[in-house]
Amino acid sequence: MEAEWGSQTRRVTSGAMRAVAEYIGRSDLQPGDCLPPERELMAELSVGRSTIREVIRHWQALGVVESRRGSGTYLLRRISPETMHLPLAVDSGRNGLLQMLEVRRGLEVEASALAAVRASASDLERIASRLLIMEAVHREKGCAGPEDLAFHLSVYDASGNPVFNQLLSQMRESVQTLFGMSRVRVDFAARSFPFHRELFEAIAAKDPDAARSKTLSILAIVEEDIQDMIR
Amino acid sequence: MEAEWGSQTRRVTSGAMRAVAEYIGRSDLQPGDCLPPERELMAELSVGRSTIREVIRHWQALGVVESRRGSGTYLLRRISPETMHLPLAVDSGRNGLLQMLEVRRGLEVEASALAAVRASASDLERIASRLLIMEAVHREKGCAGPEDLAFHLSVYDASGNPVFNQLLSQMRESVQTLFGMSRVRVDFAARSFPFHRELFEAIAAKDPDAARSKTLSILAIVEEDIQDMIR
DNA sequence: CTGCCAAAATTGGTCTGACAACTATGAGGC
DNA sequence: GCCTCATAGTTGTCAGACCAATTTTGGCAG
Repeated sequence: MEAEWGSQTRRVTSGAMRAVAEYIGRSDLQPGDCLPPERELMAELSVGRSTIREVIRHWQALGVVESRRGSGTYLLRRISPETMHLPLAVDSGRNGLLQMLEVRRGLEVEASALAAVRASASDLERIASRLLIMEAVHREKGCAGPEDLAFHLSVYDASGNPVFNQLLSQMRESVQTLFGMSRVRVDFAARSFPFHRELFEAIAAKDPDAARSKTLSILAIVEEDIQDMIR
Repeated sequence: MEAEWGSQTRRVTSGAMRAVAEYIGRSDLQPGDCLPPERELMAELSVGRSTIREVIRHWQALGVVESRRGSGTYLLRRISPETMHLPLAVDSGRNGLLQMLEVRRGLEVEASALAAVRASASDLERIASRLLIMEAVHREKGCAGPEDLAFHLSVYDASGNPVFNQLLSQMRESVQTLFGMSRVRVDFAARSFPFHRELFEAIAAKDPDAARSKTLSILAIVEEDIQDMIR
């Protein structure tokens, strides 16, 4: 009998969530665009404002929208009614950081392997160009944080699975905002630098096993340096 | 100037979120227990009920609590104020399922490798016992769904990183509820059966590379069968 | 016409009160 | 002891009001 949860419970909010998701999916809203104001949605869906607000809160918690007081509610990521959401809770602090690193390693290794299998010619071209930029900046300044990130992002994209990019980007963001690593050593992970070319070559050679192991090499150095940094 | 978001914006709700998280962290609430009613929290924190409700909606969206009309709001997972949340959006449908599988592969492989490095004697014992159960049931009935799950869960736990268990469990749940795979073939992934013992032996031998490759073997079969199933 | 500034309109944030829908509890009848 | 049912407690929803931040508008000075 417990399967009857849909009888009456939460039909308005649930319906409103669906309606808003459908609206987003049907409209031409792009990330960064503004949703209709709460009062308008309220009138259009014939529900109370608090219901609309709770729906927005829900999407907000899921990182789909962002509200700016006095301005409006803005779309951060496109969703459809069939989007599935997996909230992930990780402890903060040293343990949380180390746990995140291990999860990240699993994802990054798999993304590299998939990239090796699936990278198209244009993917390879993009990765190569970012590798060159990264190497140039590294030779010039001794480090290349943003360029390194750009390189890895292009690898994630080459995996053909957008979930990797989404997850890894969010993990990077969360780590950065939560642990405030603004002042990293200038030579952070510098030793991993030569492996990036090897990773690229493994991907270009369509060798997933080599891509896995090269990624592991890079991450081993990154993790060592992080361990040093947090002592 | 736009970066001044913390000036006054969202201080009540944000403070209430923090307060509720602190309350949960400080109290002895266990998953399944009931939170104080909204009116009580409202009075205790000196905020309006709508604010409390929006806070609860937030935690609800993140899968931390569940509300039952007429009954109360129940804790699903323990959190502390320092918990970090990573919402993840995955498309439904074929593509989403395949994308999830790839992410799962990355996580599962890494969890196995970590288990090989870190499994304690008691971890090994637990994995072994579940392996034996699984093998027994498999011989008897030809399949062993729940026992297989139990085996893998014990491997995740042996990784020493609870995030793997959390993520993989949630992914399994989501897949099951969203794609409704109630009627799987009775011999689903039966071919992966012999590899489980090999995976256990790799972990017992503390050989992370072997654990990686055995896990890949298991998942390759699972993925083949899923591909067959969704055609 | 251009540029600056104050007022007005817009929009999200919060509070309050009320009622509906549902659940859990316990008293009373059998 | 068991069942029924009234009652209190809890979440869900709506309505209206006001506050706070932002954006837009319109007027005024140059």
